[in-house]
Amino acid sequence: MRGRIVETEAYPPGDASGHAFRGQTARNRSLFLGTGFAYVYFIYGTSYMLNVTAEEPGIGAGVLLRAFEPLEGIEQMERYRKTSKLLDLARGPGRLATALQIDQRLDGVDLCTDGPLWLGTSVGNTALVGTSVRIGISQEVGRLLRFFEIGNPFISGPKALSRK
DNA sequence: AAGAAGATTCGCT
DNA sequence: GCGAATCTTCTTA
Repeated sequence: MRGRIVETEAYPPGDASGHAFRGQTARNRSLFLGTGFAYVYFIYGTSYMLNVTAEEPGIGAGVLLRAFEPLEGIEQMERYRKTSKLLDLARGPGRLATALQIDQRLDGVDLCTDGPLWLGTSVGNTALVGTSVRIGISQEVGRLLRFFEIGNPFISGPKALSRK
């Protein structure tokens, strides 16, 4: 399966809304591995979330992947998601993880080498990138750390947050 | 040991 | 738009 990442949120060092804020624990240890690893966790009893770690080893920080534009393996994603609506396959962080069948087994995987999950290079023409506040958090609410491709239909969240 | 909150989704109105 | 589902982790006693 393959696709384009079209929406992300940053959780930088020292951010009170980030899982690394209170230091390393059994759950968030992958966040401290260094740049380019997967941090996968389970939340709300229903959803897995995928982050890409984003700092040097020992510093906890990551980027949440919130939406994905499916390009290849769409039939497989439809099976995992139990829907055939293309726009709903990976629109939202929990859906993205479900579509790619991502769970705790992929926690800590190196995304920059060959393996079950990896990051490729940019595909196609990238439109302008907009910013907004992050979705679903209650700390550091005002920071403009959500990023999305303007106009892309595969983006999650309220429409008002995806205009610019 | 118990309780609350959480980087959400789905179904129903 | 609203509330339930569902479970892990951290906080507080």
